[in-house]
Amino acid sequence: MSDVAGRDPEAVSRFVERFAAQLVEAGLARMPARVFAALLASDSGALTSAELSRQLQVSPAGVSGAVRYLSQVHMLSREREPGSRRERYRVHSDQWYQALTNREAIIKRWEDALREGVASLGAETPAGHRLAETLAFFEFIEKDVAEMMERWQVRRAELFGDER
Amino acid sequence: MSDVAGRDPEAVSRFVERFAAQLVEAGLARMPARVFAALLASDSGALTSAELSRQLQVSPAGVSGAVRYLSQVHMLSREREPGSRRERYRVHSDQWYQALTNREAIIKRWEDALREGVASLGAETPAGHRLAETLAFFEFIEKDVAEMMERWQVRRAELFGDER
DNA sequence: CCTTAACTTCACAAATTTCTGAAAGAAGCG
DNA sequence: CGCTTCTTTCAGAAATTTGTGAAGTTAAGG
Repeated sequence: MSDVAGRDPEAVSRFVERFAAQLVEAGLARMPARVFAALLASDSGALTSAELSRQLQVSPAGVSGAVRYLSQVHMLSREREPGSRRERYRVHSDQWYQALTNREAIIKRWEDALREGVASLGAETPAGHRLAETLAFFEFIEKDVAEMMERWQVRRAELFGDER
Repeated sequence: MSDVAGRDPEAVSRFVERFAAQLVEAGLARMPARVFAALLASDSGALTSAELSRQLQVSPAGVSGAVRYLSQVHMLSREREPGSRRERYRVHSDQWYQALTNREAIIKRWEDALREGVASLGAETPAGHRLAETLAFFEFIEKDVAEMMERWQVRRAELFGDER
């Protein structure tokens, strides 16, 4: 036990469900959204499968699936507690900001599809032009987002001190 | 007729389905994704309900639903052809770049949920700190994305000339 | 006004997704 | 090694989402 003591479980749950609902609206599946929100709202920033299962009223199987997905998209990392078969799932702020903006893999595939479209519809056609411009937009975004994240690191240090 | 003549419908369809698949993966519903992709790939940048229905092999009802959604999230605009009950649906590049980045409404609601979380979990708790930092991140993003779009306008003019 | 073309709404069938319980699979510990 | 604890996998039930046909609405054009 670690996290729950001394906190109002009602308040936690209210936040978790509300924030998860927003994530769902943005396209994340429900269970991963709830798991992620629960981690964000935990004091330690890490919870075990059992804790998640109890807090969210969900079967261990459900947690397992959600966690698998979230770690695939780098929104959490798994850690093994030394000398125990319990696993903890943790959010690293850095990591998840990256994941959020770092749609890099996705953007890359969009770009591929667009390049192919330009080629097959003809670069000189009106549609080809539109696709080419969209492609240029993505290429621009890709670069600029990376720079934005660097600016954020600076800003964060300003706001919260350099408590890396 | 306008768009299809002289183009390889196969090639168009291939692009539409591939690009739509990427949009789906990013969280858009299937039908809106296909409609949107078809518009992007059209020479005129605008299609009627009937054209979409035929090209995508989908009932008018399906098109109607997709179009309603897309116009709600500002990814297309509707225009009435003067003196006809036909309606055309159009992508404006500007508009859709905005829509893509302008998750503004979404971000705002995230921020609301986070602010509430900070308040109810306590700004001095570890969880409260984490939420506060996440909130700061979103506030930063929100501002910086707006600036990024301005930079894109400049870049676009460079690349394509000022063919507003 | 009446007809007809174009789009929308709605109830429902079909397909898909989500979550569970049960069983199997790892890994610490004696 | 075997026991125990924790996690994962998997088949299927339940819930949700998606797209359709049919009926309804709106507005142009006679």
